[in-house]
Amino acid sequence: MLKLSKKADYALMALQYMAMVRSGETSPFNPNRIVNTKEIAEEHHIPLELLAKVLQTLAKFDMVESQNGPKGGYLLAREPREITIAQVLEAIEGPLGIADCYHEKDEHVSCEQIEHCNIRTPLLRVQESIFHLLSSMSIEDMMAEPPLIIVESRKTKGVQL
Amino acid sequence: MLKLSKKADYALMALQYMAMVRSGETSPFNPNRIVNTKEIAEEHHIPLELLAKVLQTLAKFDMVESQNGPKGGYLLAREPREITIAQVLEAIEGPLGIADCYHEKDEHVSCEQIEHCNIRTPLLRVQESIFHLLSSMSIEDMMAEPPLIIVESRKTKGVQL
DNA sequence: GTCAGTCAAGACTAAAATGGTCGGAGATCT
DNA sequence: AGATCTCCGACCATTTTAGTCTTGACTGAC
Repeated sequence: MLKLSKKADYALMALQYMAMVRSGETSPFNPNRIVNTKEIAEEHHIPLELLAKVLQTLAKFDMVESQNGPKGGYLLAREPREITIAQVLEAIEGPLGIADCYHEKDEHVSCEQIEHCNIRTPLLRVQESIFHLLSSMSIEDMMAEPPLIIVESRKTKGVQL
Repeated sequence: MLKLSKKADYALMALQYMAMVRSGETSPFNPNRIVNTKEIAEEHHIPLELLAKVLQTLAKFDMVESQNGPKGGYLLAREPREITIAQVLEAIEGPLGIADCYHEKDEHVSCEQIEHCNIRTPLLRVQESIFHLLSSMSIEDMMAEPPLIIVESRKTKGVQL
């Protein structure tokens, strides 16, 4: 429940990676270098073609800029600070809302329950809180995190260092 | 995105309704009366059989008590205040987490990306916030809400009164 | 100009989650 | 005991998601 889709995961990973590269964190002598789909896919062990589709979507939403040809690839289109998690999720998965009835395009498909729906108002508050939370975090907030190492000793479960 | 499943919706509606009935809000002379699946389904215009399954699950998680036979039905098993939204969602949809890797049962199915996963820690913070939010709201908080009426005038979209 | 490497776009398949259905087991009342 | 009303749990259909494959267009280097 509440689980992010794989595509959303991949989008966040890719953006975070591009932000790190851009900052010079990964290759100090070459900030702002362009990265291509293959590099990101291999780095994170995710299927190339799927990631490609995700990056395409991000490009369509002006979060990254694409460059064709050899030595081509993608580049962040904005400051990491200006790309919120909420924006990314909406780009990948469409408008986010806890229930459909909060963002109906056409008014005629409204759910049958609506007039007896007793949970609409309280859930709306929940949704607003979550949306606010996701809007307050950006790609920048995902950088410079100490990587979480998992120690796989014999029979202990993953231990967080 | 972040959308609740129908089953989760139905569960919350049913619990809220049962809480209202129990409080005497709907039938002042008969608080604590037992309600059956059919009544809830008709009241909210939701498919009977599906709701039945949802209530079944809630019974398994000790949120409602079931009673068989004629005049049977369901009853809240706890105070509305003691049933949090988080508990309901977890009962219906399994443990909630933004990504799978936060609640692995067996350590061997861990995702391939884990050792290069750069978004794990920040997302964990997001997840904790959401979980806290959902844990802080109970069925009681969903009662006594002024129902949200939708006015369907000719060409205006739904207007909130 | 050719060629290799890159993004763009779509159709297609496979697998999983979700929504919805059915026949039967248990309890109550007459 | 029988009829009836209820919950229970296995079952099927549909939708969504994840992933693959193919084709095409653009760019830069040789």
